Amino acid sequence: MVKLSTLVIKKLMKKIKSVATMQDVAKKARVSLKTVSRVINKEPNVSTKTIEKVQNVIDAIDYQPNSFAQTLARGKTKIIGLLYDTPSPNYISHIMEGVLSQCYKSDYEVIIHPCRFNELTLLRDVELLIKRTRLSGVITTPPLSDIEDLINLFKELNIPRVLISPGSEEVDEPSIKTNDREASTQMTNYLISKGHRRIAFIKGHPSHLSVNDRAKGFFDSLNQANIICPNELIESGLNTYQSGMDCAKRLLSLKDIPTAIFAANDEMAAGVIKVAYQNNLKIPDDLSVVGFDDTPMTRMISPPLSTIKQPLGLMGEESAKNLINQLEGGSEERYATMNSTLIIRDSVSEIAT
Amino acid sequence: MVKLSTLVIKKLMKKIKSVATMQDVAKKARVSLKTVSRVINKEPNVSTKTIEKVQNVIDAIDYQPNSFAQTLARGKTKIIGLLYDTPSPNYISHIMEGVLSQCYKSDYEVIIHPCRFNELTLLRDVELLIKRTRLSGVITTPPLSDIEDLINLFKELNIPRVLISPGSEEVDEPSIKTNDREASTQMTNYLISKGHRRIAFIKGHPSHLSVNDRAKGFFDSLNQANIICPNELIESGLNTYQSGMDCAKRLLSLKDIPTAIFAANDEMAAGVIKVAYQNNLKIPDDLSVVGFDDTPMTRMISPPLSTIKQPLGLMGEESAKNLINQLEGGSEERYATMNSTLIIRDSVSEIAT
DNA sequence: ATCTAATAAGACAGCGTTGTCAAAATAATC
DNA sequence: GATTATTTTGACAACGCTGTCTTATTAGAT
Repeated sequence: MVKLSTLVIKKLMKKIKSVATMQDVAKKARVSLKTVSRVINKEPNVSTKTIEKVQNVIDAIDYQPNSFAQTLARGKTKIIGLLYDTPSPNYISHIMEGVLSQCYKSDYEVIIHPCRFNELTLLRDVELLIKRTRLSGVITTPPLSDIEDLINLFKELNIPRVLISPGSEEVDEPSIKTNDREASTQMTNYLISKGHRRIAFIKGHPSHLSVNDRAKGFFDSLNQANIICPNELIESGLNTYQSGMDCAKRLLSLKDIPTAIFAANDEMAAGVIKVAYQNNLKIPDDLSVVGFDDTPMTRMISPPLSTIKQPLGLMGEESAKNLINQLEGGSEERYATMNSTLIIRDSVSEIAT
Repeated sequence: MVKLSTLVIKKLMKKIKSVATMQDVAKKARVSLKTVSRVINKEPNVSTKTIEKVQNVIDAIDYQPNSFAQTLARGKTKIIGLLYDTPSPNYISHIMEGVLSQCYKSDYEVIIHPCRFNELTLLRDVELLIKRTRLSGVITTPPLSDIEDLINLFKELNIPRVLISPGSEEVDEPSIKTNDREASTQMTNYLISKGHRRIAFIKGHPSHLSVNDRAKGFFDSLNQANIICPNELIESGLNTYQSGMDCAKRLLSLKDIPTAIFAANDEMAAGVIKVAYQNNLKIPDDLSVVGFDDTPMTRMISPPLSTIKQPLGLMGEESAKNLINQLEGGSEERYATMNSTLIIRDSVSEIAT
């Protein structure tokens, strides 16, 4: 007797507290559970009359399917992992926006996962992440997109993936690339068109393969124009402001300093400008400088920096689209290339040739 | 007969593909399901011998509990929502880092949710998010932390929450604050100590209440020092570079221009510097400028900008800690205040008084 | 050694969905 | 109008785990 009463109380409690369930919808609409499920999932073979009836009830009681029950029953998740490793806030936050907005539309959840470990623990860490959260797919950003062991892990776990800006040009993995190499060529062409012939280049971090494409584009342009670039004009930085300064110090202490410096990213370009000022060089009059990435800072330094802009938001969207497409068994579009564009500001001058 | 065989095949397929399940652990360890569950959840009343036995099997087959099944069975999620509305990438990504790392430790999942809608759809949007994903708690960043209707929604839905930097000083909600007001006072004191008396202030976006605390701190300092600040020296910007420029133009066209300008954020400060250069003023010699936020850009502009740094990562951690504490029914520590600190660089000069 | 109290382990029913298969209703065919 | 094909609906068993309650085991007290 006592038992019964507590049981009743419990059931009542639940009735009061809990959110609407499929059961509730089914009862109110006087159909079976399965029919409600069909309407929710837009499955075929339900009469329009029934659809309407059920939908009305759903709207009326503001029913939202319990995604955990769905996931459990379906045996697969609708979750995508976005993996990144200490990139700049600007980069990741714009990529993220794109991924989120796309996933939101397609009803996928996103788990953002910073990987900041040496490679050994990284692999185990990612494996655990995938197993624990049952990710159905992953998106990687540089430099993770270039870690072979990581890609192999994905293959082993048989998990769909999209790599953003992998370095190697012939990866056989679904990936989103940008035409950075071409854009670099264009930027270099632009410098040449302004009369520059002695142009220095500051490479990026050696482990960021995709950043190295930018150097290739630079050389493409010089080759086309039959300009020979002496080794002393090629520096190698670490993507940081400080390393940009270091490289600039070397370049600007050459006997014959360059008339223009192309840095593989904006931060290093900012470092160059800083050192140039320290050396009493006017920019762009005495030295032209261009960067890469179009970080917000480029508009705020003096002079505003000419640079190249990647369509980060779109890249995020595109990678999510690609991944979801894979997951839902859509047609195969493994690669996509997006256009980076030149942003011309005031850091380049025309010089007499 | 046919049925049986297909069934057998199915079971086999599953055996092959699927990840280890609690059932598997139980079988191998020769204990009941519930005992495994107890070990997983560190429930009491399990003999150390059994724990060891089970744990060994878990390790051996690399079993990971299915969080969806857990969630469904438990009736509550371990997911936290981080809501934000178009803040700067730096701000949100550092906050995010903190939240993620803390949640990772406590085995919570995080859903990052950008809210970029007018307020009407925002409310509905957040409500849907909460219902759909069954968030167990939310963290809000400015300016969301100040939207009363949003807070009320949380109350209605009875969902635990932590507000980061709410504007109003006497909110009766769990929140993480910074001593921005004091820090502003310190910064202003610093300017005064350098001999500045005619100091201008550029306020932030009017809907960012927390940014307005910075103005209060400014006035606190002036009051203490018995300095009267004429209205013409108080400008109101929109947190953007452009608006900083606009305000600076007005300030620098005054008959008697200020010797120092304190902008409520770095971007506006950068705008001030830009306009100062346009007006042929040297910084810091002819004009001192300070900002707020310590964005990376402050180190790259010329001269490096003195500013104030919020401990964003810690704030993220702290808010997650607070929220998880609420969720797990820990002791009540509703508020926390974190210290913002002065970062002195080269944008302020000493002047004769 | 015997009984009681505490502790450890297990049985079983959900949690809220979806997949599979079977049944009912409707439409199409002769 | 009877039969068959097709569409629409429903019953029921999973999915993998946890909560509740029961039973078995061990330790403690006499």
